[in-house]
Amino acid sequence: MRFFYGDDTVQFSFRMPVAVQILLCIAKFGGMFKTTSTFLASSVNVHPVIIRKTLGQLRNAGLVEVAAGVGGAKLMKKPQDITLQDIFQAVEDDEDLFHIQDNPNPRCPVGRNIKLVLGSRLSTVKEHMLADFSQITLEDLLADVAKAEEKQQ
Amino acid sequence: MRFFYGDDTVQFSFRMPVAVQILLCIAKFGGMFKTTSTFLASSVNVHPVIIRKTLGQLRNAGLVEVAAGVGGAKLMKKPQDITLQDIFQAVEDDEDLFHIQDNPNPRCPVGRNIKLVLGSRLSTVKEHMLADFSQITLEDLLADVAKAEEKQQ
DNA sequence: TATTGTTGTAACTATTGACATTACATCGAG
DNA sequence: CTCGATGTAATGTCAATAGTTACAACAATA
Repeated sequence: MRFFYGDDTVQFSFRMPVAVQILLCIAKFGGMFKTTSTFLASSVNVHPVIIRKTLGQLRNAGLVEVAAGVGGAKLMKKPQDITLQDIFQAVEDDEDLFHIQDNPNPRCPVGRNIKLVLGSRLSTVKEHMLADFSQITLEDLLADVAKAEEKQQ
Repeated sequence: MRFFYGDDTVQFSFRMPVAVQILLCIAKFGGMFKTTSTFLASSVNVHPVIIRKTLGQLRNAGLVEVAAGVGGAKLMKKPQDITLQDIFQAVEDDEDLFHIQDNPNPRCPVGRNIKLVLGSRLSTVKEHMLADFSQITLEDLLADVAKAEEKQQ
């Protein structure tokens, strides 16, 4: 039994940013280099095994293809056809956004219904968030990166 | 250094549902009972100390008043004037919704800019979420609970 | 004023989960 | 068959969570 209370905020979706960076690197460097887990790990600055695991999730979602023996990953869709929603759902278990206490007092009218009432409201909020995600494509992010690069020269 | 990768989803905002339940109980039972931390704890089914801590955050945000010696909490605003956004911001540190890796490779064009690019996109999504929250009031939730109660009789 | 029940916090512990790393079987091209 | 790469399991470390105990401060009231 857990109640998830504490002094620090716990954020959700810790893997999505890593997955985004992986996909951006494949899109940007796929032609120039062999995008192995070691190569990708050096951009994200994490252990290659973490890249492989995330890459496995992206592969299961049909976003990338990974060459088993020879190494290297490539996109299975065009950057404009990969959205943040695709990536989010690839790496996040599809659970509720918020964790509502599991065993409130069933004899309390509030406790008895909190999960139903709040859960329904919050799932609407989550749907909106996913809709936002679906409007952002990998191509958009590639363009953002290119624009940021220009300014740095 | 943490990279937040793993097999389970980590959700954010674990305290908000508890805070919501506390406020609902105060609103609903404030007239009938003395809403002490022990009373509230029996609805949420957590340790009274957890209630007191959350109650302290709600008090700091000006949402409730807690009687120090005598015990019991009461709302400082009308239920229609308390939104989920108020509650969210009372109990959550105002950090980014997503945790983007802290030290990507600065020599990689993607790594160098991922935080800027993705962070800006995601903060927009968070703003939308907060806007959603601001449309949901404690009164709405009280009505939802009352409606759920009816069906149970 | 002493009692009583409550709040506000500060410890402290147990436990969970995240992340890094190692290890190794498997794979595919040369 | 060799070599470099992937896939995945196992393990260790560490931070954060949640629960609990403890106790001082507080306000009503007997």
